[in-house]
Amino acid sequence: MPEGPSIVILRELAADFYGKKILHVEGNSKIDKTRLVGQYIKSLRSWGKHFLIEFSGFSLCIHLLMFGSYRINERKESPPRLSLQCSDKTELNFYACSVKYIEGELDEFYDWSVDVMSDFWNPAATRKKLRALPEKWVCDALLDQDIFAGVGNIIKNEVLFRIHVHPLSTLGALSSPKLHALVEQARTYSFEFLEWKKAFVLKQHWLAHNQPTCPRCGILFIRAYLGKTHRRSFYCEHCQKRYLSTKS
DNA sequence: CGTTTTGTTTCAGA
DNA sequence: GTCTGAAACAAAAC
Repeated sequence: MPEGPSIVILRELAADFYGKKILHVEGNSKIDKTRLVGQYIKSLRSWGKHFLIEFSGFSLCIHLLMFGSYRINERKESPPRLSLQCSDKTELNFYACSVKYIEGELDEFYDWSVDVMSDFWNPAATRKKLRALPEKWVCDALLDQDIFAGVGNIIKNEVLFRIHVHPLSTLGALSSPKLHALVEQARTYSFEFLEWKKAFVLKQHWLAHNQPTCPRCGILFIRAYLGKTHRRSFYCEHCQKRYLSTKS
């Protein structure tokens, strides 16, 4: 479930827990669970792939990693990492995820302008960060959570295909319009991902990710583990141009 | 049924 | 210090 739009769906599904009191806590997480008992949920938020449950003076940060899952008012067979049980038999259950406390105010801890799904997302600041890293590969930049919080491997592959850019292009070699398109599509595609995911039609809209051939020219996609991140990339050698700076 | 992977942290070693 | 790569985690889809 893990890219940013999927966490937005979780946040929306869990919105009813706003204001609820935690009555009982279970789970195999090593965090201090007694601390949560009696606390009221002040807000349910997200930043990139982080799902945040805010209490008075501290918050829970839940990251589903690669294989994490959740159930709301239902349980899986496997033991929960964390189960937050409220009144009227409502509960939030999380499995195979990372659970941490964040001390203090979330607004102090997070820069919301980095989150591609946020109302406070800031494309100009994003472009400025990209311009400061001319040697960075574009495939790594998209996966960098300090630049594009919430973007994951699927969004990476789809955005690069849409803007016709090879994953091993360097940021410094991209023209201003290409850099604009990169930043703009990171957000636009993420919101389309959100709508398609909600409608259970996400996979059928993939043009590059997990696809055998380029829908634009018909040749086989190259499939390789690229960048410092060594994440799976699908790209078309014909349609996606590799931009490299001329000085090297 | 074995392989693969929507992700991140940690740690050893250079 | 700082960078890199591998391991660890863990589960369902294909």
